[in-house]
Amino acid sequence: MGPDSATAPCEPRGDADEVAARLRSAGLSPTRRRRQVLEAIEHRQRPVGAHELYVELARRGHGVGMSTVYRALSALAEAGLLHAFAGDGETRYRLCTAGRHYHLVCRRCGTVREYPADDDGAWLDRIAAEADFEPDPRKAEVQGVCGSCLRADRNGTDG
Amino acid sequence: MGPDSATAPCEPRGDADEVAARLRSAGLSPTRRRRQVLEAIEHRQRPVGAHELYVELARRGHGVGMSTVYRALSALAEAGLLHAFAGDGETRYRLCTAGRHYHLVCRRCGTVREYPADDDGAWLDRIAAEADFEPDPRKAEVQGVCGSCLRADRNGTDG
DNA sequence: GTTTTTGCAAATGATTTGCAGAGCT
DNA sequence: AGCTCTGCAAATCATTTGCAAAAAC
Repeated sequence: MGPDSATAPCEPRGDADEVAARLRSAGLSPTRRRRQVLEAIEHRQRPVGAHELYVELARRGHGVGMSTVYRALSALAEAGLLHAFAGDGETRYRLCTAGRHYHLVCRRCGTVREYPADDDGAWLDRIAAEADFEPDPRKAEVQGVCGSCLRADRNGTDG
Repeated sequence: MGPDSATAPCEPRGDADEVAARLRSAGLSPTRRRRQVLEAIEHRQRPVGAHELYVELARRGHGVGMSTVYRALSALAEAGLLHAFAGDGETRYRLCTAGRHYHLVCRRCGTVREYPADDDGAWLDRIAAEADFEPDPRKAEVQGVCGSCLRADRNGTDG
């Protein structure tokens, strides 16, 4: 099918099995493309768009079609393995871990950090109580500027 | 220009002046189209997309072009009068008031409520301190289910 | 009268879809 | 064999842009 399919029927080296297992427990069949997408995305700090990921996969020698990239990203996001960030015209995706957390998005460098939802006196629970609203911890985004960018700004301004 | 332009050079009745003033203080010239857009959007509970707004304006007898709607929405959002919600393929806009607040988005009915950012023990400030991150209160979104929808669900399930 | 805004139509860009072939069970 | 996944090309949908007429200051 793709240029890399000649390598082996499937490449079971490294933590490929772990990735496959993760797909399975999310309720998805661990197809080669989905594994490649998840492997390509999982160590990134900032959300990746479909086209950028397509290029990255090509660079890795995986000849994945554009529509397959879109389909894989949607499937992974719907299964809860990725979080989708809309804005700037395209949707970008980032790994989303299991625990209760929300997302700190740096508008300067684009990095997204997961912040544990309970390290702050259960803020989300207070919303539930005080605002008559049941928040979904993993669907909360806070935009701002991360510490590194703040300090970079200051240095740029001062000196 | 439009079918309504024959009515009067400008329609200074009601709180049209107030809307114009709001545009001015946001740094925008209060053109007829911008006023019409702001008037059409400001009492809505849930964010409105460009096309929906276009239809609404047509219904009100304002023959506004599609690109003007887009331009007006972008201008108002950039000026801070509206908040833009991306997702589901299109960008939707909602009035955004002056105070420190974040947005509670009901995934069931789509309603967005502004929640004062200080009613919760300055949660955002704690993030700033604990997470090395400078949050922008007005760019924070929490998704979840609002009280009305929760109760509607329960009623639907029980009886 | 000059500058800004608007409308239209065409262009762009992201994403989806139809469909036939490939891959896995 | 049967069902899902994939790739390609075409279709779709939201949004942007070029440009000339219209409106505002």
